[in-house]
Amino acid sequence: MIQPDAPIPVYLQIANIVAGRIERGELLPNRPIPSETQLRQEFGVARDTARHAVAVLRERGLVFTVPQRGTYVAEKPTGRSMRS
Amino acid sequence: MIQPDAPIPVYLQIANIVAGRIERGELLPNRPIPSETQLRQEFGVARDTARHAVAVLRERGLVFTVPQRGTYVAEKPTGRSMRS
DNA sequence: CTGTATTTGTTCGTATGTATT
DNA sequence: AAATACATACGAACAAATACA
Repeated sequence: MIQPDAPIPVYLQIANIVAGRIERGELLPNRPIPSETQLRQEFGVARDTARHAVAVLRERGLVFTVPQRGTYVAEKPTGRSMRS
Repeated sequence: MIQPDAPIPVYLQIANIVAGRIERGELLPNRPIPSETQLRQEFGVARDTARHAVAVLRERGLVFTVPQRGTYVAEKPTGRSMRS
């Protein structure tokens, strides 16, 4: 699933995979996404890389993190004002 | 006793020290090894490092952990069937 | 029965060092 | 030099189960 030697960095690959799960509704709003440890185990990467992936999702506004609690799926940006 | 800047990681140094105590019979089967807190105090390390050391001992089959109870010295692998 | 302390389990935050590309 | 990735190590917070006074 993950291509270590890839043209696109591992942390981005993971971020995209998780983003896909969110978009498909496999991960629901205000529900936790896999912890850093779980991401490490699932994708066989270092914590650093898992964290980086989560950071990307946060920057995209897809998730929010509660320190010492976990990272959760953000509420969907309500469809308002798509055009100007 | 512990060499922080060492060629061999602190968690391994601690694991080896405790392993030595087990092998020398200073820690007996089905008796608890020092708790994470005690390891932290004795070696002046973070809980993370103490836990990592215990995890190594567990992987080596030297100890087993009972959640919310402690970690105990494993029974010696009975000497039977050493040869074929 | 009721707290309090102990112990392991789990989470995220942060920093450093190393190696590779 | 910069980005990526891994390993190590410390910190902080909370949960849950157990043990005990």
